[in-house]
Amino acid sequence: MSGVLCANSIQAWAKLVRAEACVLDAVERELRAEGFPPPIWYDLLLELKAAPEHHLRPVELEARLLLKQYHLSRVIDRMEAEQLVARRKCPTDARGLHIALLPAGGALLKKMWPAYQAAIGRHFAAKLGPGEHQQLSALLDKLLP
Amino acid sequence: MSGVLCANSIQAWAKLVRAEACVLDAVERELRAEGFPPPIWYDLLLELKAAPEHHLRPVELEARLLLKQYHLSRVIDRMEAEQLVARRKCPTDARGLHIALLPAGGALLKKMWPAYQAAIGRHFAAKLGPGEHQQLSALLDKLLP
DNA sequence: GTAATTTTGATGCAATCGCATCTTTTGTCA
DNA sequence: TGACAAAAGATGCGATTGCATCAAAATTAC
Repeated sequence: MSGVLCANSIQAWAKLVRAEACVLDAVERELRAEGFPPPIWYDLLLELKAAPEHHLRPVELEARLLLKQYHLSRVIDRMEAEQLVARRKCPTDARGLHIALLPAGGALLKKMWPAYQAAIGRHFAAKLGPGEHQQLSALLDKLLP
Repeated sequence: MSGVLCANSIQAWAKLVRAEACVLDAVERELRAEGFPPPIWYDLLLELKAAPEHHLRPVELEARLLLKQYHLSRVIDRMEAEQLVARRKCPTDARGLHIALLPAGGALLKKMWPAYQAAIGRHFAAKLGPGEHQQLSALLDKLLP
C-alpha cells in the first residue's frame, strides 16, 4: 500500500502547510491590528446568518467549519460572552443546542466584512491570476472530506 | 485598489484554510499516535541535516520554515531538552547561534521518516492525481514570500 | 569614535489548544 | 422494556501560542 512518495508530493505537502500558515497569519494579524476578532468568528457568524432561521447546532457548525468539538465549544463561550451569539435549548434533542445569531453578531458581520475582504484580497487573492482561484479550489476540494 | 472580491476567491480562501487544517491535523494526529513529535520537528531536523555542516542559525531556520521568532525559540528549547539539537555559539556573530544536529536528532530523522511519509501519503498525496501535486505546488508558490 | 538604529534571540504572562474524561440524552437490539 | 453502545456538549489540566518587551551585539549615521 505504501512505497515511496515522490519528491513532488513532499514538496506540495510542505508548500501547502507553509503557504497556508503564511497567508492565514497575515490575514489574522491584519484583522487583529484593526481591533477585530479572528476570522473563524466571522465564518461562524456567516454560517449562522446563512442558516434558515439564523441558528445552527454545534454539530452542524463543527462539520461546516471543520472545527474540533472542544474547540468550537470554547469559541462559542467567547462569542457568547460578547453577546454575538446565544445558546438556546434545542427542542428536538435535549442533548443539543441551538446557537443563535444575536443582533450584535449581525452587526459585527457587516462591520467586519470590508476589513476581512481587504485582507484576503491583499494577502491571498491578489497573488493568484484570474483562473487560478478556481483551479486551486478544485485541487483543494480533493483534500476535503 | 480594493473593490469586491469575487465568490471564487473567497471560496478558494476558505478551502485553503479548511483543507490545510484538516490534512495537517490528520498527519499530526497519526504521528502523535505512534509516539512521534510534531512534523515541524522533522522539518527542522531535515533542514539541519541538509545544511553544509549540519548546523544553521535560528534566523535561517525561521526563513526556511516560516516560523515566528518566538515560536522557533521555543521549539529549539524542547528539542534541545531531548538532546536532538544543541545551541552552540556562533563564531562570526556574537548575537547569534548555531543550531547543531546531534546524533539523536539524526536517528529520529531516520526513524520518523517511514511514519511521516506514510501519513502524508495517506492523508494528502493519495487524494491527488499524478500531475496534480505539481499543479498544486505551482499555485502555492505564488502565495509564498 | 560615539550615539542612534537595527538585528538576533530569550522570556513573562495571558490566551488558546489538545487530550482525556464526564454528564446527559438517544439510539440499538435482544 | 432494559441493558448497552453511541452521540452531543462541557470542562479540568497541562502544553503551546502570541504579544510585548528585554538584553546584547552589530550596523549605520553623524
